[in-house]
Amino acid sequence: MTSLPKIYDPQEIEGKWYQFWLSNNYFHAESTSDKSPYAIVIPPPNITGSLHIGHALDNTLQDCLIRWHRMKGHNTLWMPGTDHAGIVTELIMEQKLAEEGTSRNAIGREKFTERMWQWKDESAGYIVSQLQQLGCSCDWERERFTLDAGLSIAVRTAFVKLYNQGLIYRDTYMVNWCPNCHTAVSNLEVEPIEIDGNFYHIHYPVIDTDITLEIATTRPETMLGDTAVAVHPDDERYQHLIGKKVLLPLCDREITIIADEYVDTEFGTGALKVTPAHDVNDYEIGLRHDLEQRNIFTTDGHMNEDAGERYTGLSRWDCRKKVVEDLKNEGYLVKIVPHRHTVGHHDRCNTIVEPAISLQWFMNVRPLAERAIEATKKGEITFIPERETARFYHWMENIEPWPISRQRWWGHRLPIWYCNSCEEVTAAMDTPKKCKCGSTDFHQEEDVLDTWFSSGLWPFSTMGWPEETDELKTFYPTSVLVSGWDILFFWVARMIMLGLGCMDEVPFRHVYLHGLVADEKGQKMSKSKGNSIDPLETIEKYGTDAFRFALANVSTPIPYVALPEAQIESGRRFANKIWNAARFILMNLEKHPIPTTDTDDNEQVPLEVQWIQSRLNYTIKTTTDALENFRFHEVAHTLYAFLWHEFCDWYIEFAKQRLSNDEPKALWVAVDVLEQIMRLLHPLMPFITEEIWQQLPHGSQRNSSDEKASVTVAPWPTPSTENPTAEATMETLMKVIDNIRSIRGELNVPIGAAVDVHIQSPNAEIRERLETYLGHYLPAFTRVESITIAETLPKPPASAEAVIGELAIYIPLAGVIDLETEKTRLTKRHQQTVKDVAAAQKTLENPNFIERAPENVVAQKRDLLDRLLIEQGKLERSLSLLNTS
RNA sequence: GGGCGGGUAGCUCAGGUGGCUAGAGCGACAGCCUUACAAGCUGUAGGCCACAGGUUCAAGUCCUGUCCCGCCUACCA
Repeated sequence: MTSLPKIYDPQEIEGKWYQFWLSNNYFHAESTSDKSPYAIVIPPPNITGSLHIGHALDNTLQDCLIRWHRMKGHNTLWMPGTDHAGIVTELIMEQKLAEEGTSRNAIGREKFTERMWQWKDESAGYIVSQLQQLGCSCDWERERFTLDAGLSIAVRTAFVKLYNQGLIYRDTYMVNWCPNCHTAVSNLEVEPIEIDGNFYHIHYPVIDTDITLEIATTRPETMLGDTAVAVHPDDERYQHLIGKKVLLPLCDREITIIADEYVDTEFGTGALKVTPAHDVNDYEIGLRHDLEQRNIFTTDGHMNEDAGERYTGLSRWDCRKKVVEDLKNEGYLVKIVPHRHTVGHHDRCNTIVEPAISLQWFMNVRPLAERAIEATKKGEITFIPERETARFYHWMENIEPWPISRQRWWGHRLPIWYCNSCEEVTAAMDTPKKCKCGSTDFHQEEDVLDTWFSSGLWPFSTMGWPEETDELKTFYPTSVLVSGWDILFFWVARMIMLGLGCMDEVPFRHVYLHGLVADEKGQKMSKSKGNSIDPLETIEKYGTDAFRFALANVSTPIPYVALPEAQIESGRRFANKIWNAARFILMNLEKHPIPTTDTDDNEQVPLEVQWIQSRLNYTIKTTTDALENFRFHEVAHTLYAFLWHEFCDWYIEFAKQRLSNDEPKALWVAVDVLEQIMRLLHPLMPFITEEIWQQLPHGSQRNSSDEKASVTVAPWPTPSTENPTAEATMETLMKVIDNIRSIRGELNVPIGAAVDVHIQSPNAEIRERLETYLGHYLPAFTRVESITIAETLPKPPASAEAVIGELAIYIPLAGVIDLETEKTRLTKRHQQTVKDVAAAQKTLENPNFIERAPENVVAQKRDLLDRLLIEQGKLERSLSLLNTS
């Protein structure tokens, strides 16, 4: 007897098989191959620590696609790696340093970078081990890191190329400044968050008059940097004041009242204080009117000397308090009105960003964005789900210059050199030898590039670009990119633009954007909310396959998918079900081994075998189709339903009966079907399928030795023809069995009691089928004493009845049957039938329906009505019999 | 302010191009340790498909409007 444990224990086998796959090199892709290529580059996880639930989903789906294509015989590459993730990683390191009582400035750039590399080495290894626990079949020999030497060359090459094309330039402009991180950030990195603030109404006295101009602001402290007040040129209230000056309270400065169309007369007081150095709109107004840009902040969000002596050194928030207090004391404050408004926060540290004028490096992405739009319109890239295409276009069409320099240390330093003797700026791969002016003295730009710049090159930098490598020739453009929709702009869009800019070709053919994992309340899971599921804990508790199955199972194409714990439990139960189906088959196989020589195949193939093979074909077709369309939930659902509710619930029960009749062929068919299911399930549940695959017999005539070695490299099943006749016949048989069970259940027939079954049917073919098979099948499902099948049959006294079209089932239950219960049961059935009849009649009585609906639809409806009418008549007769007895 | 997604069983969700009597998982209730599985088996209950119109022979599905929920975007101080 095989000593398979009754309960599937994932811990026992997962590590073993992963090592087995690695040692057989199954995950390795060839640089050149006759096979058609299939490639995915992993969205490189940040080296900030552990994988979260989003990674688990993202990588499960990728692995699913990768394993599927590997089985389809493609030269399959899953390129793994990690991202240096500039600002976040630095922030965490700074925290560590603070705990050690030091800081990045104290230890200096060189030491700091050293520490970062140390951390990277530990962290990347940890991430790899987690991906491996998830079962990810990446080509680990090719693992990359965005700061690798090779990728650094790619970054410099791309930068220099784009610089020489004039797309990268240096400029002074207003950017989002994070006073906490001391760096400029792009618009995407700024999260607008609604906060409860105030509208501060302030009097600005108009010079040489006794009137005052009332302005309203949410940021009173910025008045210290005001260099004008603006009103709308058509605003009758203020027209006469245009050109006059006001005295800026607290500052002892005079500023001019200007007219600008930007001002909204309806909003606030219709008079707008203008702070060109600290507000984007004011900046634009300032340029139009040639206003002074008066900077009053330090880079860390404090007030500088230009804010005035009494405020210098205060934080932004302390200064606001003091300004308001002073305004009040000096009689300038009119009122404070609560006002809810959105304020930009840096998404990495949650600090309120400060619009600031700053000298930065920018990339003019518009030309590349236009190419990206064009390429997408031509169908070179498709987005799944399709709605993402619109989001993509909208963003691309309204794209703004991308500030790419960051005042940080961890990342790619811009390959820009400044001559120390003249003004010359050079972009080059390395330090220039000699400047135009003859000097050999240069210094490199201190800033590093936005992390997303190097991530944007990922699909080709990982394959050795700018070298013309075999990998690039074979795998670029890659097949699909899998990611969450939340980084469509951050990353996906930039990869497309940079791919076009550097490779002249899009980086991937399909973009599959899956949903984000949410809890039961629809809240996105995140560590900070405390509602996240830890992948490793989950794997430990439920097993990887159960977890992966659950993730796929909830992956419907909606923006937020809920992953209740019950789903993962369901996955575990499913794994256990698979395990036990295999266990049953393997245990019985010891008693009935598959003969080495082919047995005589002339005999008739039993109905249940025709049926399960037909259903298997349907399953293969549906699963393949679902995978082709990235419908992972359908993959999961299809396989679950087939294995559990067709194979286990019915076929194995049939097979048990066959076995007890000493007909082992049914078991051997079960082996074949199970083997096919293992293939179909493998992309989703790699471990359990491998474990079972290894235990299943693979007779010499069944598979080649390669395929036998591992399900990882077994061919993906191809569907043959379906068998609708067998399916229809089996359906009738199953209905008969269901109805018998239902009668027994509803009338509380004791489990042990064997019953006589009388079946009456005018259809000779059905009778023949029932006679052939029911005797075989029925005992597998219920205790039965005798089966009588006839064309006409009187209803036995005190019997329960079920009606399936023109077929009737009677079960005599004298002594057991409670007439009232039976009456209730039949009445309920009758009522339902009457309702259905009425609905069908209504449709058929409509002449337009007969006229305009397709023939087959009309025919179907007629059949339905006929069947229902027969059932109704039978039920009515039985009910009247019950009433008179 | 614009745009997108969602509202179907107690809960989480399926229901490509309209057409079998609207489904699944979980949960609930009742009964079973039937020698693969109690992480199991069997049976039962539970739905005005958000609301109001419209198109159509036919609407959960398409159109219009309304109401909720969520999200993405936007320079109203």
